[in-house]
Amino acid sequence: MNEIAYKDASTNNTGDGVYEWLLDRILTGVFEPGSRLREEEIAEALSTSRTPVREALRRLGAEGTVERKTNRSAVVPTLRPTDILEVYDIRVLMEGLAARRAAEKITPDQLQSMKQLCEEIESLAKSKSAASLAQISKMNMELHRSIYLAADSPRLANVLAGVFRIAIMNNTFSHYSDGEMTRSLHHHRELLAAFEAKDSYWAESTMHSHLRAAQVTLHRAFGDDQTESAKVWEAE
Amino acid sequence: MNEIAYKDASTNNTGDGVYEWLLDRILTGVFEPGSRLREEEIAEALSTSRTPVREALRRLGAEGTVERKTNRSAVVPTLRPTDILEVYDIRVLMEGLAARRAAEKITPDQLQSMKQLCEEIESLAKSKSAASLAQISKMNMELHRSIYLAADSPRLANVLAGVFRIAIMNNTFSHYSDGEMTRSLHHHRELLAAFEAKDSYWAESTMHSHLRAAQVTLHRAFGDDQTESAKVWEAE
DNA sequence: AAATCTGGAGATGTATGCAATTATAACAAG
DNA sequence: CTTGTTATAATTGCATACATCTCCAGATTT
Repeated sequence: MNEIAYKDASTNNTGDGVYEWLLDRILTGVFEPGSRLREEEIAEALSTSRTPVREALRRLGAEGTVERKTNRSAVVPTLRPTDILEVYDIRVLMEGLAARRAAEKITPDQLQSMKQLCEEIESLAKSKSAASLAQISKMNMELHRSIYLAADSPRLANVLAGVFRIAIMNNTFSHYSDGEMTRSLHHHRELLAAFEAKDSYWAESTMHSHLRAAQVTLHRAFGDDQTESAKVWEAE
Repeated sequence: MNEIAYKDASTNNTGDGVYEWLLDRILTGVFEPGSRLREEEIAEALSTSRTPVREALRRLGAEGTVERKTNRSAVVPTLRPTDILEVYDIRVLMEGLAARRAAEKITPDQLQSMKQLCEEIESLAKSKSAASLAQISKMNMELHRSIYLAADSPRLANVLAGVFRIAIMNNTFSHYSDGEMTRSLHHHRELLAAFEAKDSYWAESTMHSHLRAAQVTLHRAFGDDQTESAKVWEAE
């Protein structure tokens, strides 16, 4: 009763719908790292043919969201700790650039809606339930997304879209300590201050700090801590 | 007698071959900006079916190398001067990161072959024919490519591959003044020195200088100069 | 004469059948 | 018991036919 809801995307084509469907399943962990994505199986699940499924898989492959070798099934990639470092090295620079540009181009409306997002995140952070953590993650992604929309650079958005699509990134906040969480929230506020001052260098520096801190947290969670990283290594 | 040479790629599939074929034609300007890429026409030219052509076009679309709107032909995008600035803003940071990582990871063999490339470029630069300019561009791309291979970061390579695929980038050197050319060559040498010293910060800074200079040159050539930029604007 | 509607042609989107390749499992040899 | 080999099943790659959408031209109406 749920499967045939792959058309809710704003796009018209079946192929794009399948793409969104697969992407969502990969990012939310329904398809775990190491899973084989067989074309016919997916086609059947969505009651469509293999053609649009193939399209979607190739798109995901081109982005690096799935691994594809010729004549073999696509698989959800298994991330090693160094992969996380690597992705964050890129993300730091690209979102830093986005913040720099956003500081120059942001409109009052955009700034206002960012403020609102910040407030909602902060109020959610006070109640520390697991549900609110998931909600915080979602709104945090929304905030970052609005920043690189404000940067108004389609190519930058494209690069970030590729880098963002790392399964682990969703549950980031569940690994934050209290201190790290409050620092993260302060970074958000500082970013908005930099935007308001239209100070591109300030904005870029703050974003660098913000994401470097996140990188350290994630590396601690998935790199050094063996109990957690086991899941990441397993299916190699 | 030339068309059916689309299988020379190191890959096995027709689809990948079509991808390489299209990419080469776009980068070398055979398909000019604004060109419509009709599936059936391409399929016929390569005496294959539309299926692998569609694959290739979707891959190129996902990278941003071509523009695709639903139910319409893919087109080679027309670059505006701001697009060039935008691409170079990204390239500066990403290749800077590549240089940083390369400084940490480079092997003596890699450094040696880079030195050889540098020498060949320098000797070519002494004779200023148009043919040697093309050759210099090619070897320069080879040098940059070897740097981000040395960086040993598949995701970074993937991002750069997407950003590199800008038609204009091929003829960069034809817009260089003598002074800019010699500065560029000095940058190459300085990069190698930084690599040899394994100084990641030095390498990153030098790469930043190198590409910022290139950005200014290109912006002068395609941004301010109206006679040149006309071509770029035209087909909008 | 201008605007709108309609029909047809051109091009992409989807489905399906067949070919080619790879994985798997059974079996034989060491 | 392990390793190598072969046959068969499973799965992707490719081709073609059909469906659907978009755009443009020309007719019709105001």
